[in-house]
Amino acid sequence: MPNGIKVPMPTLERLANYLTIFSDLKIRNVETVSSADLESRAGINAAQFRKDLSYFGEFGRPGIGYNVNELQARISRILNLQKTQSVLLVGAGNLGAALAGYHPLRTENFQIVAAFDNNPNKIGKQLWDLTIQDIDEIISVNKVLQARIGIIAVPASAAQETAERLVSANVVNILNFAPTFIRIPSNVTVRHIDFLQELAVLSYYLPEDD
Amino acid sequence: MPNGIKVPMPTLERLANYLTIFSDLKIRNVETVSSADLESRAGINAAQFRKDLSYFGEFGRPGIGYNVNELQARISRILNLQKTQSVLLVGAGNLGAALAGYHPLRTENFQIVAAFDNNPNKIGKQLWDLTIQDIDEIISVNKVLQARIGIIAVPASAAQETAERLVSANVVNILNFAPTFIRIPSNVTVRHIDFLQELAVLSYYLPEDD
DNA sequence: ACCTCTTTGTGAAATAATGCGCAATCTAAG
DNA sequence: CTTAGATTGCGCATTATTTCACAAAGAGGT
Ligand SMILES: NC(=O)c1ccc[n+]([C@@H]2O[C@H](COP(=O)([O-])OP(=O)(O)OC[C@H]3O[C@@H](n4cnc5c(N)ncnc54)[C@H](O)[C@@H]3O)[C@@H](O)[C@H]2O)c1
Ligand SMILES: NC(=O)c1ccc[n+]([C@@H]2O[C@H](COP(=O)([O-])OP(=O)(O)OC[C@H]3O[C@@H](n4cnc5c(N)ncnc54)[C@H](O)[C@@H]3O)[C@@H](O)[C@H]2O)c1
Repeated sequence: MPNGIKVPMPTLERLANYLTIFSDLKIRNVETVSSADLESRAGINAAQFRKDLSYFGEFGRPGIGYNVNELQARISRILNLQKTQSVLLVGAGNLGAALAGYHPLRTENFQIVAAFDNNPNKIGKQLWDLTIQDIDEIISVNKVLQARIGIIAVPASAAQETAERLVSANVVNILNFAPTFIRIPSNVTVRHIDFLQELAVLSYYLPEDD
Repeated sequence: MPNGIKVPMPTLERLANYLTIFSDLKIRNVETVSSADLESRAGINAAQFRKDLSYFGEFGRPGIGYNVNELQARISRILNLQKTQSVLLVGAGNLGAALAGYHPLRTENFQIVAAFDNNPNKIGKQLWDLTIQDIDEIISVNKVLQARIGIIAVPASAAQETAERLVSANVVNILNFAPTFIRIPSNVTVRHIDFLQELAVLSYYLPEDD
C-alpha cells in the first residue's frame, strides 16, 4: 500500500512485530497499553513506537494509552491484512514442507493456496492439505487463484528461474529463502530470508576465548 | 569478534552476503572482480561494498580489483568462520527437521551437533543423522559439545524458557525462529527470523487494485 | 471548575548509514 | 621510464533513522 507518505522500512518491519505483541496481549486480556508499558513488557522503545504509528495517523489517547483491539485492527489494515492473502509456494522440499504445514500462517491472514515443484516424483503427491502441482502449470493455476505473493523454496541454482516464473504468473511480491541474489522487474518487491547470513552475523559476535 | 572498531550492523549483514556471492563466482571460475563488476553481477552497490570492507582493512588492488579466493578467506575469518561452528537445535518439529537436514550448513562452516525436544515421543528418535535428546539434558550434553550458538525452533509459548535453557547451557548467541520477543542477559546476542513479519511487509507493498 | 497526573504526537536535535568524488595506487604497454 | 587507463580506499556531504523533550490532550479527583 505505497500511498503518499514515505514510511521508513525499519518502521514497516517493526509494525509487523507490534502485531505479534498485540496478539500476546489479547491472550492475556490486556485491553489498554501505554507505550511505556510496551517498552517494559516487550522491549520495544516507547518513543519509537509512537513515532512509528505517527506515520499513519493518531492511535492513542493522551493520559490513557492505546486500545489493544483497535490498534491491532488498524495496523492490520495498514499492512493489508484485513483479508486473507493468498500465497504460492514453489519448492516442495524440506523447507517447503515446514512452511506449508505452518499453522500460525492462517491466523495471521496468510494462506498458502498452492505448492509447485518440478520433480515428477513429487508432483501429484500430497503436502499436508495441498496437492503438489507441476511448476509448468503455475501460470494457468494462478489465473484462477490470483495470488500476488510467492515463496521461493527451491535450491539456489533454480531461484532465478523460479522468480521469473512467479512474475510471469502475475505474482508481484516474493519471499526468497534461497541463498542467492535474484534479478526482478522493478515493480516486484523481494524480501530475502537468509538463514546462513543470520548465523554468520551471530558467529561474528562470538567471544574469541577459544 | 567485537574488537576495537565499531562496525555498523548493516555492514555485517552484507558481509555474510558477499560470501555467498563469492562462492558463486568461484564456481564460475572468476578469479578477480572489481567492485563495479560486483555491482552489475550481483546488485550490490560498488561504493558500499568498498566502504564495508574498509572497516576491516585493505582488500583490493587499485587498477585490478579483488582476488576472489583471498577475499572469501578474509571475510570468513572476520566472521569467525575459519573453523566450523557447532550449533545446538531446540525443537525437533517441522522447522527443526528442515534445518537439521539443511546441507549447505556444512559447507558454510556451521554444523548442528545436537537436537533437543521435550516431547517423550520424539526423544530417542532419529532426526537425519542426529538422535533427538531430552531438553533436560542440554546442560550436560553441551558441557561436552561446547557449542556457543543455539537455534530456537519451538512454539512461541516455549521460546522464553528455551532461551533460558540455552543460556544456562553456556550458549552465547541465539537464532530465534519463534514469533516472539525474548528476554536475555546482555552478554547474549539474539537474532530473530520472523517469517510472518516478512510476509506482512510484502503485504504492505501489494498494489491495491482489488 | 480547577488542579494534578499521565501519556500522546511530533517538531527538532542527535546519531547512523549511504553514496559521491577524487587523490593515490597499481598495471600494462610503448 | 613515462604515460594512459583502471580501480581502490576513504573523507566528507547527503540522506535516513532514532531519540529527545515538551506542548497539548484527556482522566480523575476534590
Ligand atoms: N532446509 C532448510 O532448513 C533451509 C533453510 C534456509 C534456507 N533454505 C533454502 O531453501 C531452499 C529449499 O531448501 P530445502 O532444504 O527445502 O531443499 P530441498 O532440496 O529439500 O527442496 C527443494 C525442492 O525444490 C524442488 N525444485 C528444484 N528445482 C526446481 C524448479 N526449477 N522448479 C520447481 N521446483 C524445483 C525440488 O524438487 C525439491 O522438492 C534452498 O534454496 C535452501 O538453500 C533451506
Ligand atoms: N514451520 C515453519 O515453517 C515455521 C516458519 C517460521 C517460524 N516457525 C516457528 O518455528 C517454531 C517451530 O515451528 P514448527 O512448525 O517446527 O513447530 P512444531 O510444532 O512442528 O515443532 C515444535 C517442536 O518443539 C517441541 N517443543 C515444544 N515445547 C518445547 C520445549 N519447552 N522444549 C523443547 N522442545 C519443545 C515440540 O515437541 C515440537 O517437536 C515455532 O515457533 C514457529 O512459529 C515455523
